Amino acid sequence: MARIRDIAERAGVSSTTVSHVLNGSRPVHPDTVARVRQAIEDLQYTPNMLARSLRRRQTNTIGLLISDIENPYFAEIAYTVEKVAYERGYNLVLCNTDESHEKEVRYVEVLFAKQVDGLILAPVAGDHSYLAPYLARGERVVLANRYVPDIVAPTVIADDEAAMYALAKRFLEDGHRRIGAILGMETASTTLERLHALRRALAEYGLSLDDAWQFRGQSRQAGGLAAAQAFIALPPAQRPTCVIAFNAVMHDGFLLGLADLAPALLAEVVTGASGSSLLARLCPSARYLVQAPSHQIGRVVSNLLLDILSGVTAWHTDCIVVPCTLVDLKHRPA
Amino acid sequence: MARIRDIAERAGVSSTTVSHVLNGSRPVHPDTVARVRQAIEDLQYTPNMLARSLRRRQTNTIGLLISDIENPYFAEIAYTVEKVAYERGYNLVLCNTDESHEKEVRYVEVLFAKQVDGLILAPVAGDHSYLAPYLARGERVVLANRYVPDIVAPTVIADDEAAMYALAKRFLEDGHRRIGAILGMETASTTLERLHALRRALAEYGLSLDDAWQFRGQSRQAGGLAAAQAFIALPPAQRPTCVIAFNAVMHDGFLLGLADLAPALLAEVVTGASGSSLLARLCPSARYLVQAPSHQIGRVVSNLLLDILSGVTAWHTDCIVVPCTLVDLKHRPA
DNA sequence: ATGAAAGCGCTAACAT
DNA sequence: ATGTTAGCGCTTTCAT
Repeated sequence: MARIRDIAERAGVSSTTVSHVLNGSRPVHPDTVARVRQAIEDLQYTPNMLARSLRRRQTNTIGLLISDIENPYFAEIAYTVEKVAYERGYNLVLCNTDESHEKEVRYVEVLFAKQVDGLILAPVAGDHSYLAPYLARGERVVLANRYVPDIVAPTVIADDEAAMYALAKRFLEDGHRRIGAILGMETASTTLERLHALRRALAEYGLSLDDAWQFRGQSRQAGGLAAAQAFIALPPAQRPTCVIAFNAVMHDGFLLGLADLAPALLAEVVTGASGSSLLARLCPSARYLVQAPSHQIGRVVSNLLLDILSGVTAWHTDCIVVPCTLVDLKHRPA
Repeated sequence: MARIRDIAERAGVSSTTVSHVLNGSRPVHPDTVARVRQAIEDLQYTPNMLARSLRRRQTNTIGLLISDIENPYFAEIAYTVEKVAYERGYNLVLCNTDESHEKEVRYVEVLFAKQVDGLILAPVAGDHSYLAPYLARGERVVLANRYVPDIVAPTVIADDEAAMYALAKRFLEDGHRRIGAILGMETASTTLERLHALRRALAEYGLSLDDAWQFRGQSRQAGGLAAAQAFIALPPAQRPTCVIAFNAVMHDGFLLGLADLAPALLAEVVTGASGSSLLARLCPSARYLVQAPSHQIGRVVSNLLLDILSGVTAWHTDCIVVPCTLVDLKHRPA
């Protein structure tokens, strides 16, 4: 592989000049430029970005940590982040944390060891104080998707609270009085907020959330399946008339479980969920969808990080909230 | 940020020794090791992988180029590749080529400039001779998903040909004689192979593929929508009784279009498609699915690359073919 | 068991 | 307009 020095020799100039031609970082005589370009052409020179990054202390690479790229919600975030990064001259290291705290910690360490310029982190549930030393030494981390109380970094989240409130309100207006809920991980801020919103809406109607109507489990399809079993196990007269799933994957699992174990109930129970529209389409019987603004979150969070890196935006610890959309799936074309 | 030299000073040894402690690359006196570890602890030392990589000429980073991470098929490949990479100590740079040849070329250049150890490339349609110089200078590239005739590199693809043949055969056995096809990009090897398979199956029944039953368009949802319009525009008596979409995204578009423009036809026309099972679930009326082995492809292709990088496997130019599965969606539980 | 020193390929003061 | 030189932080021969 040709080095800058090889180009310099061939063009009869110093490495400095070649470097400046490469970067346009100072005026160079046109004839010299031509000779250097020719040499670059001849030797098929490609700059070694590793050396450049070591020297410049900048890699033009950012990390993205999400729990599961197979979840359309995260795939949509990753798509947008990659797109913005590309447009702004950055590369993206993709890290699947798999909802494992250990993996997240390990990845953050590796990424900063590799000198990424910054990180977009959709945090898993659990303690995040391990991030403090990184922030203290000036590393750039922006949080997405979940608010983390034990750390101060800029955050971009969806307005789950408002959306869940609107969904519960809608069910109440539709005449439902027995609202069930499929909860995700109870340590996640999103779960708690949604639960709070649900209770708030119920309270306005003088109702409270029945314990038997709270289905708890993992935030995965299996959690939804378990909820379906618990639902069916209830005496018919005591079942909720509608069910809200706190995420679309569990919602999918719930309806799959119902279809499998008690298909007749599918037509009876009305459901709503939060997630990407692709996932909602998997569930033809779903009535409402709280559409998560995945693309907006991806766009906002990546621009935020890159703006901070470029100095356009000062470091801050604001929490940016992007609204969700409550979609009535039965009032849309096809 | 603490450097190796800082550790060396604090521990009263040379940088050499610290390096060897870090890498276990030669015996070091236990007491010395202890002092070094203590210093590392005290100073919160993290190695600079950039410097290490520059020196070792190895980054433990690979690139993955796919056309669209939002397509569940590619998301599944990315998931597996990332998982394998993580387990084997590599990081993954995710690149969305967006089916743009220009973007692909640009990405390959950037990735090798950043000194990735190797590349997994799901090539877009078009000429790939631009890869030759990279291969000539010893860069590692493995191809996924599509066979590229104009380049010699190890390749992992699905057995589309056989799967499409089996699907066509099944339709014929089911009694269908008028089979329509929704084609993707006609320059892609996958499209041509599938077309060939379809013709082969038809020929066995003394049939040929009617021109009016070939719907051509982009390999996206819009292509499927266009196919739906063309389908409806045919005189009812001249419509195919079943339709094969060459990928699941077009298949989805086709059924969406039908549902929108002529819902009654949905029940009439039988469809089959190739793609991920998630996408198939979007189309409840679909009959057959050629399930693409995305996870296997991801696993095989990433292990292949990493085996080549580690010297376990010698460089070769074999084409590894992974079988698809023909799934009868009506004979499965729920 | 340990260290000195060269160098990976590039950039950027500081000259001239 | 161009060149000299000193690193960026690490690894690794070659010595001792």
